[in-house]
Amino acid sequence: MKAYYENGIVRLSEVSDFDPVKVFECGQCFRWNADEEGIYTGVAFDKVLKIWRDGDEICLKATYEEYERIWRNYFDMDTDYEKIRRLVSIDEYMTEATQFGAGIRILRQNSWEALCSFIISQCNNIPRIKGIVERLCKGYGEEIETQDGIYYSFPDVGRIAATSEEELAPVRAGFRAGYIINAARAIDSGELDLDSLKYKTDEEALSELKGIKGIGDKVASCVMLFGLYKIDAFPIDVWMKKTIKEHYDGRLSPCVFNGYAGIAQQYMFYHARSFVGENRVIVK
DNA sequence: AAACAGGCCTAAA
DNA sequence: TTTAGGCCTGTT
Repeated sequence: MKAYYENGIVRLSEVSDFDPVKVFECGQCFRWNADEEGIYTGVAFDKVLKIWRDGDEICLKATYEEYERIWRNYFDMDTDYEKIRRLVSIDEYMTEATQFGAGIRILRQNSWEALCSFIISQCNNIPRIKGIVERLCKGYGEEIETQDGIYYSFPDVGRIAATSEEELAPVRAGFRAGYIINAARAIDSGELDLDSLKYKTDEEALSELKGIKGIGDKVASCVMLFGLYKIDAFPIDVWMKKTIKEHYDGRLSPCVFNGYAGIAQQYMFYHARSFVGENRVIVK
């Protein structure tokens, strides 16, 4: 891959495995949206970015310094997904799923944002999850001014820890509001040190996360995979259950993916959600 | 109208 | 250890 800067745009050429549509629509994040021309705008780490595909190149509206400081890491540019696809293609089905999902990358998202977002995701659909997250950011995040309007950063833990369920009502998070505030307070008080979990084993991280009321197996696994870049974490939701039943007779040990179970899961999930029966469905 | 949605918690077998 | 019912809210 090569990266070069030109007229306010960082261009990545000769990139393998980077399809913005798949990266943003594969279910790992909730703050990226495309316009009519396929240009995605999103906010991460207090920065607004526009990103799109131009022929064989990926274009980021950012300075080269910002690319090096934030986006190179955020988009996991130093990981070889071609190699990982090969490693997790353990059978015919996985070969198909990885081919279909080629272009997916696991974003290295902020751990608190991931935790909060996946608490919100429980028993919810994507449009509504996105709506709740945006209202949360608008109500409690910091303004970020850009040429085409005002965006909002994801709120600090402390700001959410200091609010109440009543005050949070306009966000319309429903029964998840209590969980969000409770988690924020646990982190803010130091009871749960999210970033220290990066250096702990998957078992320890999982059990510490599950110690927080409102976080079960599925949300904890998502936090590990998407917020702590623990790429062996294996979230199982209804879609994954269905696929495992269909292709592995209901039983599948994550071990078969040799440390890459989380990424394997993402290919399976994306494939499962894109097809229902024989029919290709629109995923939005 | 009633069921359901990318879980979790609690109570009860 | 597994299972049922309830939970906010919005959409079909």
